[in-house]
Amino acid sequence: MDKGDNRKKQLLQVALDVFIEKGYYGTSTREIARRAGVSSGLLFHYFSNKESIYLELIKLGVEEMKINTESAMEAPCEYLYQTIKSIFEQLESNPSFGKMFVFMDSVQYTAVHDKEIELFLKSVDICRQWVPVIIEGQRRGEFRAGNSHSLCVAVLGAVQGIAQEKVRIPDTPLPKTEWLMDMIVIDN
Amino acid sequence: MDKGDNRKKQLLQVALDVFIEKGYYGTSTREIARRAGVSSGLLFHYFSNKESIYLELIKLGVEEMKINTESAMEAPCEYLYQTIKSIFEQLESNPSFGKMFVFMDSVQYTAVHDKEIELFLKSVDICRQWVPVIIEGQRRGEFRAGNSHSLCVAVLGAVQGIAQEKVRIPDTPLPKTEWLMDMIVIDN
DNA sequence: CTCAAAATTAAGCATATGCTTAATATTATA
DNA sequence: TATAATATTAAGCATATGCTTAATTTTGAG
Repeated sequence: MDKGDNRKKQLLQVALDVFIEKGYYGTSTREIARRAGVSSGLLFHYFSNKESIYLELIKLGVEEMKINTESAMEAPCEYLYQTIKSIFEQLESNPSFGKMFVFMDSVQYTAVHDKEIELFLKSVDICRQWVPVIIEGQRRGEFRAGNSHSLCVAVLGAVQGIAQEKVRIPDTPLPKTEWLMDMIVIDN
Repeated sequence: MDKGDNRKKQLLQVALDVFIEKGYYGTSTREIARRAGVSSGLLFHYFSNKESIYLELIKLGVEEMKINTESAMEAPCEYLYQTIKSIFEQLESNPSFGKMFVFMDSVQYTAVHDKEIELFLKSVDICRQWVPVIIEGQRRGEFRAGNSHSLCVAVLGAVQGIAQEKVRIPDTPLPKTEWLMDMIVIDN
C-alpha cells in the first residue's frame, strides 16, 4: 500500500464525516480538504469531482452492508437477533461503521443527479436486503406474522434511530439486543 | 388576511419542499424564489434571511406535532393505536402534514449554527413527547414492558420510515395501523 | 382620480464554490 | 547522484450564493 492509497483513504474518511454532518449539497470540497489538512487541489488529484467522492463512499457502504447481512444469513438460528446484535456490537466498537450505517440511510433518498440513479438504486437495494431478513425471521418463528414490508420498515427504523443517536451522541448507551427484540418478537 | 400573508404562506410551503428535497445547505434562496415564481428580492422582503425561513418552518412543525400528540392524549383508550392511526390518516389525506412530519425528523440533528441551538432543542423536545406516549401505552397494557427509550425509538423509527416513503413516493400504500401495532403490541 | 403604502423587480456587491492549471516539492528507482 | 514519477500547493477562472439597494409597479383608502 503506497502513500497515495493512504491519503485517498484519509480523504474518504474525512469526506464521510462532512457528508454526514452537512449533507451532499452542504459539503464543500474546500472543507473536506481543510479538515484533512491538504489543499483542495490535492482532493481533485485523487477524485475527478465532488460527486465521485460521494459515489465512492456509497460503494463502500454497499459493500459493508452486504458483508453484514450475508454473515448474519449464515447464523444457524436466531437469525435476526444475530444481525441486530452484530450491528450493535459494531456500533460500540467501530465508530466508522456507525458513520457508514447512518450515511447509507441518509443516501437513500438523496439522488444527487439523474445520471447517478443507477448507483442510487443499488444503495436502496441494500436496504431491501433486510426484507428477506425479516421474512426469514418470520419463517423461523422469531417474529410474529404480519406485513413483511412494514415490519422491515419498523425494524430498520428502530436500528437506524439507535445508530443515529450513537453516532451523533457517542455516550448514548445502546439497548441490549434482547430489549429491542422484546418489542417485536414473539414470546417463547 | 391580506395579500402579503398569502404570499408569505406560499413562500413557506415552497421552502418546505426545497428544504426536504435538498436539506438546509443545499437549498438556495434563489431556488425558493424561482419555484414560487417571484424574485429573490421579494423573499428577503418577507424574511430577514435564509435561516429565519428555516426556523419559522421548525416553529410551525413544533406546533403541528404538539397538536398531534396532545389530541391523542385525550383518547380514552388504545392510546398509542389512536396516535399512530391519526398520523397515518393525515399522511393519506393531507400531504403537507407528511412533509412537515418528515421535515421535523430531518431537522433533529441539523443545528445550522450554534446560536439557534435553543430552537433546535425545542424540536427535539417534540420528539421527546413520544416518550410519555410510549410509557402511557405500556401502562395501559398496549405494549409489552421493556426499555421505554428504545421502544420509543423503534416506534418513531417505524412511523417515520413509513412517512418518508409516503412523502417521497406518494403511491406507497400505508400499512393498516393494526399491522404496525401487531409488531410491537402485546397479544390480547 | 390622487397618492401614499405595500408589493415586486432588476441589478449588483461581496463572498463561496467546483474545478483547472502551472508550478514546486517529495519520493523512489536506476 | 540523476531523473522520472508522484505528491502537493498556490493561484485563479467561471459561476452560484446570500443579501442589499434603488427603482418600479400594484393596490387600496380618501
